Amino acid sequence: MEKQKSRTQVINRQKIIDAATRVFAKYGFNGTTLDQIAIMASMSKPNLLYYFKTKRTLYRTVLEDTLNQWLGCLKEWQVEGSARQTISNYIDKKFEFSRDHAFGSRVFVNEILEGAPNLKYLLGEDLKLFVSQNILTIKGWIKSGEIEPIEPIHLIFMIWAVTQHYADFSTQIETLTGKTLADKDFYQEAKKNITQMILRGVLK
Amino acid sequence: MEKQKSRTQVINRQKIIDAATRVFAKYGFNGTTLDQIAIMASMSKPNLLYYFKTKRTLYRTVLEDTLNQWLGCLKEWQVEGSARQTISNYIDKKFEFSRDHAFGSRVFVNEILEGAPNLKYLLGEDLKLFVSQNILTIKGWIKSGEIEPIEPIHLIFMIWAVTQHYADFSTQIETLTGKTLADKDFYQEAKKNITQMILRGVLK
DNA sequence: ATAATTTTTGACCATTTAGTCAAAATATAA
DNA sequence: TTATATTTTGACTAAATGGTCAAAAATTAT
Repeated sequence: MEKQKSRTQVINRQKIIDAATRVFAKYGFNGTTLDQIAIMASMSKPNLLYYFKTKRTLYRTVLEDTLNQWLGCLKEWQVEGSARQTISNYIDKKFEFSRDHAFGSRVFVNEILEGAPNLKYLLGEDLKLFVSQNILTIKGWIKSGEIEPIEPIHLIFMIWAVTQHYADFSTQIETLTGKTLADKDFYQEAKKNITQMILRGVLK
Repeated sequence: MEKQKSRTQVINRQKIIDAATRVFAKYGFNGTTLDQIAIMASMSKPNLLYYFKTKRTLYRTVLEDTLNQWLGCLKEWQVEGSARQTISNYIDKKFEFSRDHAFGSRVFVNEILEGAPNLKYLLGEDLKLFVSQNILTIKGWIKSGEIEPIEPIHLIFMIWAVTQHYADFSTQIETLTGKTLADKDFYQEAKKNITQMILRGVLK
């Protein structure tokens, strides 16, 4: 039986999670200090620990929240209409999501780089299921002759790779192009170009 | 005037750099401890500090080494023959490189996630030059009608994104596919599929 | 062999960090 | 208003961490 959370509880927990997401995104679990998070959440460290008993608990919460948001986005994606429409729509959604959840995306990258010690079991279940369903869909398109006979998993990886690249490497992209992710025009152009290349790459 | 380095110096410095690359790749600068590196390099911490005065010095050395290797790989890539040949050859080289230098690649990712505080000036010079040269080459292909009129920078980003994805996310890939980067067949297949999709995506 | 030099390390220090705790401040209920 | 429960924090602790140092061990030169 979970204890009912007061208004303050809900607000402050969220404030902490938001702050923690930003700091963990930059420095990973080991590289992040509770002081950094506390400062970013505008509260004292003991107060932070009043809401989350340990650094690990907080980190796990951040990870789960992030993964759930991501899976939510993926599940929202419905196979509707042609391969062209579906893939185009998926890239679009993933691009928007990566921009709006860039910090979560980076927490995720950090976790993967560390060998995904807190995530392996989650990856192995929900995500695996999602991927195998997608593979079936893509195989269907290949059979019906809608797209080229590529190995589906690599199409999926390619889409993930590119969309995440724009979220995770924004520093590099900014240095090289002078453009920010917040630059609507640049981001739209990126999305358009990538979508065009991927669609041409697989459609028959 | 640099002091001439003894045989022991050269060997041990390299041993430390190799160990440090692995640990920094996993945990980033802040998340890595000198003890971890010392243990991985099979020596005591004071001994490690005898070769590199501070953690930062060691980290900078690792970063520079990595970046130079990467730039070396990029520069090795010559524009020769058709767009198809050149792009195909580039993807191939980048794939091989990403696999053989996966740890360096991840150190790089960590640095970028932290906002590239030690790297910004380097990125802004060598890499920027390289990119602008490549953009010219690609624009040439567009003018001559060899490839579709895409914005060159996004083609470059796409190639980087995908090749690095296989190096950086190997944990995720292993969980989802059961295949390792070391699995020659799997890697070859990945390379073949990605190359095919990208080439089809841009060639006229 | 022995003197000079380089390499290695145990013991140590100052600082940082995750986490505790009792008490103060604040909000809520009576 | 007063009693009760919740929230907040200053002061603290134990462990970890980057770095020092003097002396020991090993290597090199004479």
